[in-house]
Amino acid sequence: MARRFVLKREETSQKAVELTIDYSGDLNPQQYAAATAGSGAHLVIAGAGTGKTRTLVYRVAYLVETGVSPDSILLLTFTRRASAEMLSRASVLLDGRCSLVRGGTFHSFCLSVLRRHSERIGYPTNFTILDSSDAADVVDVVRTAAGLHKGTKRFPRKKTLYSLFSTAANRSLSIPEVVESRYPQFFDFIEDISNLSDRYAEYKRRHVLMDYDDLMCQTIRLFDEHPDVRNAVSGQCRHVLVDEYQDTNRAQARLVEHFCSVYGNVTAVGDDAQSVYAFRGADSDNIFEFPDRYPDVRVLKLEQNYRSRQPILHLANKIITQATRRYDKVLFSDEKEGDLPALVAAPNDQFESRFVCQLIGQLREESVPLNRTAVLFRSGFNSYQLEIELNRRNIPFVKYGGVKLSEAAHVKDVIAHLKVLENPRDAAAWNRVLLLLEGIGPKTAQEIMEWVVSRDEDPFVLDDRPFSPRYVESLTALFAMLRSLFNATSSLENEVEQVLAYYEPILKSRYFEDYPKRLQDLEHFAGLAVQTSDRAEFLASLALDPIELTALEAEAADPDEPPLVLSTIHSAKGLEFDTVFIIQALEGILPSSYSLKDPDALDEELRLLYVAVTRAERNLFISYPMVQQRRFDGEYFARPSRFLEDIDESLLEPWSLVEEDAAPVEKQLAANNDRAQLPF
DNA sequence: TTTCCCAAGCTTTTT
DNA sequence: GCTTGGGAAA
Repeated sequence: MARRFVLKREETSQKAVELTIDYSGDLNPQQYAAATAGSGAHLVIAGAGTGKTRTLVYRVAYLVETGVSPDSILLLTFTRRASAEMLSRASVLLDGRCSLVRGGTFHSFCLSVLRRHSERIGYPTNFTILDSSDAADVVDVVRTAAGLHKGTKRFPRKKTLYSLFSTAANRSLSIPEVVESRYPQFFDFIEDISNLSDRYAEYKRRHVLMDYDDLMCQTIRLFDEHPDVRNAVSGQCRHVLVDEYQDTNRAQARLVEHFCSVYGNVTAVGDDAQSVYAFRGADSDNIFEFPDRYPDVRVLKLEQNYRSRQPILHLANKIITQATRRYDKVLFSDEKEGDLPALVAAPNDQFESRFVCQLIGQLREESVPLNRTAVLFRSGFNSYQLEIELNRRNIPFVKYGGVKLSEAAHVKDVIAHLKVLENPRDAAAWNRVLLLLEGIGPKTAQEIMEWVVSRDEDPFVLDDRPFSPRYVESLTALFAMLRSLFNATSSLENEVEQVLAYYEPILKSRYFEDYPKRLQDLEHFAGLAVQTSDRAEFLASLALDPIELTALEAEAADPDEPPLVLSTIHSAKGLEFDTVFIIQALEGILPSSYSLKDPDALDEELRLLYVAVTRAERNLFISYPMVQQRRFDGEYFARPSRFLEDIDESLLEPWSLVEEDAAPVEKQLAANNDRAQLPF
């Protein structure tokens, strides 16, 4: 076989170009080195708050300024929010040119690749995307069809099955491997589960559907099977920049290799101490194996923290020493001064909420804008009590990691109609649409759908098949509506309006108790449609970038005062705030009770606390209720998180809460005199 | 076959 | 508290 010798591209000299940004003045030497590094592979190890984002932003600007065409730069981030923020910062630095840089999540970039090339792997390009609950529903349909749902022993539920499949996809493992390692209780079902996985894949293919994992796995398959496509895509990726590399999984690492296969210019940025997505298949070994994958890699480090004051860093450093794995990273700061972080023991969660609200009020008076303050917590429901209190005091807030608009049942119903128009073979959407009709159950829905999918001609024509009179009238109305939209070339806005007009009576009869509230959501939804013109794009962004319900409410409330941020710690990754509250720092919550048995999972919970702590610039308050309400068996005494138990008071100052006036003298005395006290 | 009702089981983090 | 699954009536 003939041998190919690859000639490296010579970096053209940029000496002649006049740079408009003072890189060495704006950045410290380590940041400067990373931002202005030349071609090849680079791994930037950056501790929390060391200006990782800033460095990436400057790197983008630098590349553009030195002549790299902006649309040949690919910036992969963890959320769309992060990528939008970085690109807007880069655009501020360097006029508008950076807005042409291609940025987004792995999922969204893969989507754009597949929309152009999916026919090569047998997928029409109008495929629709299943979110995780859609996917679980599809699994359920397949499972029922296969007759696996009944048997002597309990077969796994649809959500469990889907997450099992997802684990396999994200970790590049086979179904039996996943069952053996993570779901040993289903060992007896290995055959059936593998079988089901195949059927699920086949069903998706037949009905032109992709779930989240398919977006990545099918792209990999496309590249593996069609090197010409890979080269074409990779040939447009002159530089690939990857943020939060510690949270990538096997499939994503593979994708990065593909993307930079032509030019070999890749910059990965990450911090192994901040890896918090192992539950989703993230493999922090990716960082350590990076030098093996890219032998000529240059490893750069960012160590100086610019974000937090020294007392906060002392605490963060102390927390991370409790990990079973060693992280040899000590953050330091120039900002020596600052208050000690506080550990606030509240009698119960109402006191905790009052405490948080009162301090937020004080900060607001000290003219710290509300959106520079964040309340962080482990899980979405941890903030319910606080949300009540905030509403009572009219403090506007957005909650990230809460209920998404597109997850509400009634919104999903409307979306399903649009999906049917976009992809008439989308069985999941048809199923949803048909089940809304009186007199149609799973069986009939299945029949009608099979019939629609089997025909190649105009999918929205009802012929003279003998439909049962029980539902023929509503079915005719549905098809008439779909057909008129399918044939007309109306705007998306108009389309959504028509679907809503059709759906409103259904909404009324299904949810008559709280139908006005739901109608309001649908109006929000219609408002979103105005901003997009392309239906496929609109549907994709609903799936890949779901809108938080509270975001719309806060926006509506007062456009002048940006709202307070409530967020799960996961969703706060990469963000920073003047003041951070970490609430519900309880054993069983942070660390989560699910993690207690597994040392690796426990370590991840610890890193989660580390991430939360290092979001703070100036003030940090960690609080927990001493008594917790449980659903049925009443109250019980709660223990603070084990991660905080052994921390010295010189690093984390204990506070207790005292009622103003009303507090009896004994209570005052009972509180430890040495402890700081905050009167209400 | 659909729909309604009741009991049982689970309950995190995200694209 | 909410979803899911099973059973029985219409």
